[in-house]
Amino acid sequence: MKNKQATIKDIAKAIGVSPSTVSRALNDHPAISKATKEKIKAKARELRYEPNIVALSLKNRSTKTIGVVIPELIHFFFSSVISGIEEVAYDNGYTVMVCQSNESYEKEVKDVMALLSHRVDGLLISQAKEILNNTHYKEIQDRGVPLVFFDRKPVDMIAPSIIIDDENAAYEATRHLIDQGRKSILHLGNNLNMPISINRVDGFKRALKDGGLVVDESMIIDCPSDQQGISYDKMLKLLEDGIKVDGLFASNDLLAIGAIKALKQFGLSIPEDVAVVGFSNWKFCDMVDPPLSSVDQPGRKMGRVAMERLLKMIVQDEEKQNDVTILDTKLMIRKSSS
Amino acid sequence: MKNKQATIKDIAKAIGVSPSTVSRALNDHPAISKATKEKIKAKARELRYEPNIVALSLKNRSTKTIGVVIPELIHFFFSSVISGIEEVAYDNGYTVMVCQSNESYEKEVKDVMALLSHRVDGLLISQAKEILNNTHYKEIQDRGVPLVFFDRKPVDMIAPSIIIDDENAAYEATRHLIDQGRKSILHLGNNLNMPISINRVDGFKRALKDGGLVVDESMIIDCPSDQQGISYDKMLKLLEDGIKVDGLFASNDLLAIGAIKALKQFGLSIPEDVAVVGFSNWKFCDMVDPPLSSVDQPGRKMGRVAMERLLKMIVQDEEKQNDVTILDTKLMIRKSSS
DNA sequence: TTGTATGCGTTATCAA
DNA sequence: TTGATAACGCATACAA
Repeated sequence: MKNKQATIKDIAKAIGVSPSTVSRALNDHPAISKATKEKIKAKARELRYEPNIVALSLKNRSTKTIGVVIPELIHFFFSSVISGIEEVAYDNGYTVMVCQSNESYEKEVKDVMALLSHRVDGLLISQAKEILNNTHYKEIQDRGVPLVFFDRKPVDMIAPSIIIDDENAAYEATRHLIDQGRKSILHLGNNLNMPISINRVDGFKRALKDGGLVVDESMIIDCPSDQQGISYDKMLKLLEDGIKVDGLFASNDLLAIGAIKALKQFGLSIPEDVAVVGFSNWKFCDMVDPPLSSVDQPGRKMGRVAMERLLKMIVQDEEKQNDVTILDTKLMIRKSSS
Repeated sequence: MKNKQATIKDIAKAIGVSPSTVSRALNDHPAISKATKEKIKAKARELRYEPNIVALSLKNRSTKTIGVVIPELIHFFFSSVISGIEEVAYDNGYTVMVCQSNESYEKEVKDVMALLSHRVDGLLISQAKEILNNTHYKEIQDRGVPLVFFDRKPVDMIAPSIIIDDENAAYEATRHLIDQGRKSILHLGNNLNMPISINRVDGFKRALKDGGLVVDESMIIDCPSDQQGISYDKMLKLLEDGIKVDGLFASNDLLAIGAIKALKQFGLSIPEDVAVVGFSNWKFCDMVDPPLSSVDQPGRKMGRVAMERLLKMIVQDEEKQNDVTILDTKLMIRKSSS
């Protein structure tokens, strides 16, 4: 089972013409007689010739491939982003190499170096939770490879980024709870040392202040992972400790659902006793009981916009920019909070 | 912002030595003096040299890249599979190119051709729902490129495949419902013209027969898409039409959850009035209310095994095989059915 | 209108 | 121990 992919030479030999003629014919070069062009194209079809992109890449110094590094693919949000990226990439003749950092700094660095070795034409990165430094990002830029961040961006890098306004999204979600008359609002955050988490906490606090409520740090809980019902456990513990709560803003939908389970188990009803808002608007939000209010995070769009921004950098060969594109979120109000 | 990636020539020039010497030094060739080797390696680090995999690929006729074609990335199951693939690929020095067919035959063909052009060392494919013919698969094999199918495999192709026993999984799920005393069991299938769906229907029917129940074709409902609460609508319609049902086996978790919503809305309780089992065991299964019984489908493992099988084909350069690896599913029994 | 030579970055082969 | 050369597949400047 050896590799038998036809090359331009095979066609040339088969017809008795030079490889360059074949190349020109296949690329519809004007200075080629119709007769030979036809003959060559026919033979190409016959031999099922497909251009070798590896050779083309070497010649053109462009692989028509872009590299993506994301924390974890199995998160609905990130797989939506990838879908968006792939869509735009495909429409523009690019293919996508996906790597997962698994939230590890070390893996992220290795992924970046591997993608650079593969000579991707550009990189799209969403930073891992574990952040040590930015040297690998600088490395990308030093090599003149276009780089765009999405969703999670490092604080001190000059590079375009596509994000949502986490502070504002959290503000609106919290504000909504306050508007429902809630006064003891809990926030379940996901890894509070991440910039986006910090922004969400900030928005949460600002809403409380604007609503005339006191900020109580003990009402801000860190759920470092969103696996295995951690929010369920934490919520249950809080309830057993006698916490008073009538509103809950969770940093992602899974955390919200875990907490709701604990609340119900404790005999509380949603939304009567506790109004709940999640984050990401997974598609099961309107299928759970009660349907979960959530901040819609436009994953697919983020992917599309990020890829488009990257393409612009690739074709325009522009100088380092620091523009930030902020995508709209939308609070989807469902029964869990109204 | 031009591409400034150092090459072997840059190092050679900087030190005043030939490119081949640099190549040998970097590859720890024995016949190279320690002195020059050190000098070259130092300079390589200084210039942040990274081998150009494109050039290597052309030379070695191997890209160390494998192509994956899946129906849709945003499905939890498929993103799990990709994770597994990526894991094994990474451990073996491979990178992964992911394409989505979006369940379209035409797109699948284009993806395959694009990946062949990229000269991937092998392909992992899960077939789109829309199936017209197998010529593009044959094409892959004709070119001598290793090919492995996972989850969804075409019926008449000689190629290794990694699948689950859909018939048996459905049998067990249905059998479990029967064991709970259920007698009017509904099956919500997802695209009943797909081979895996047919297998699940077969398992469903076999369980009914084994349990002494009559197979009623009107109790087998096709939900061609799992988006937008289609199962909710269909279930509601059935209930309004006065269907009698005390058990439900759904072909995926989202269908199950949509149906549960309709059942509840109709005043029925789960599992008292209707016992429900889903398929895939998404991580929110034990977070919904009531926790949803489901057939656990080992996505990550499927990805790992498929990639391992493909690697074996790549390195061993073996003849066309037709082996089938069947991964174990496990019925996760939760409150929704017991 | 077509052929020849060259180079993209790397390594294997042969020569020195 | 090191250097020159050729080759991987393709496109293109230059020659014919």
